[in-house]
Amino acid sequence: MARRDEPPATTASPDAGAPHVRSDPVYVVKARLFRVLGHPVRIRILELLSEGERTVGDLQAELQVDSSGTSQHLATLRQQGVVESRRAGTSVYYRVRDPRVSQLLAVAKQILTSALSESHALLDELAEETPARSRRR
Amino acid sequence: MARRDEPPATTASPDAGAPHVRSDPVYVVKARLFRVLGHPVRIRILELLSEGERTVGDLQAELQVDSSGTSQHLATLRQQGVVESRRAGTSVYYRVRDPRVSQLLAVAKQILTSALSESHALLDELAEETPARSRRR
DNA sequence: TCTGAACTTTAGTGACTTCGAATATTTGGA
DNA sequence: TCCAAATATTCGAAGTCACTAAAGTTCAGA
Repeated sequence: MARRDEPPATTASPDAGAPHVRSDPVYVVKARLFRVLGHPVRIRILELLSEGERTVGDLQAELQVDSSGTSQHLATLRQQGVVESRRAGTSVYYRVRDPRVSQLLAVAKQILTSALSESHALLDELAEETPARSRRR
Repeated sequence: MARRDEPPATTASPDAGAPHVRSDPVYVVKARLFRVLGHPVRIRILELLSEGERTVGDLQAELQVDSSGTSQHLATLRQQGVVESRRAGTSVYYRVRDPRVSQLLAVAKQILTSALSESHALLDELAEETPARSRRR
């Protein structure tokens, strides 16, 4: 392949808190955002953070994921600018940067919910039509 | 790794038009949806389809992607139940299954837009504070 | 200053994706 | 029936991603 060809291109701070956006076509940036959301653990992290700030340790405990894994997923979210952190003593608090991220999760849920109920309805319909026997009369 | 460990588990039709959902935790299904959206070409396909039905050939031409690639991405979207198709002669028309998908794209755009303007504002601020010389007196 | 706690980063290794090319399939018409 | 057009599917190479394990950092308190 030759995916994600990033020419020596534009400048970018190592990670100044600003999202990793630089000058790529919009659809590439959008895809990057979605891709970052495309992992179960990161979805759960965002759901938890939607309720409020949490430390890495808190997340770690709730997710049942070890320190390393938690940090790595947080780093991925951070690099894309989805979450941001603040240090307090030895612990680090994370929070969602843009509340609309929760909206994204909510819409996804709606989509999946209705898809699910549709296939459910389909199943019921099939059961109605092909009951093999035991059909009311 | 050991990603996506799917035990011989639940039944699933080869691809009965119903989204690939089976019995997985919600966050896994959600992640799957986002992951499918996590590719530039698929984002563009969805943007085009948001405007209305299109044949594979139409998409192919607008995306500048060859037949094979277009089909593969469409297949990915189809498997997840994001789009559905209808055949008319030798060509196949695709359409978005749930209009809320467009909403997903719109929210993503908003998030990215404001993130971008934030970092823009930050840059301006820096330019204000560190003009080296030429600062208005 | 030394320690421990809380995190982060790095490195190695499979698993999964994507791509391009080649090979099917399906359908309408000659 | 045979062909051509429009799509799909398959396959192998090249990449990317995520997981585990093993170091690093940073900070507070003894």
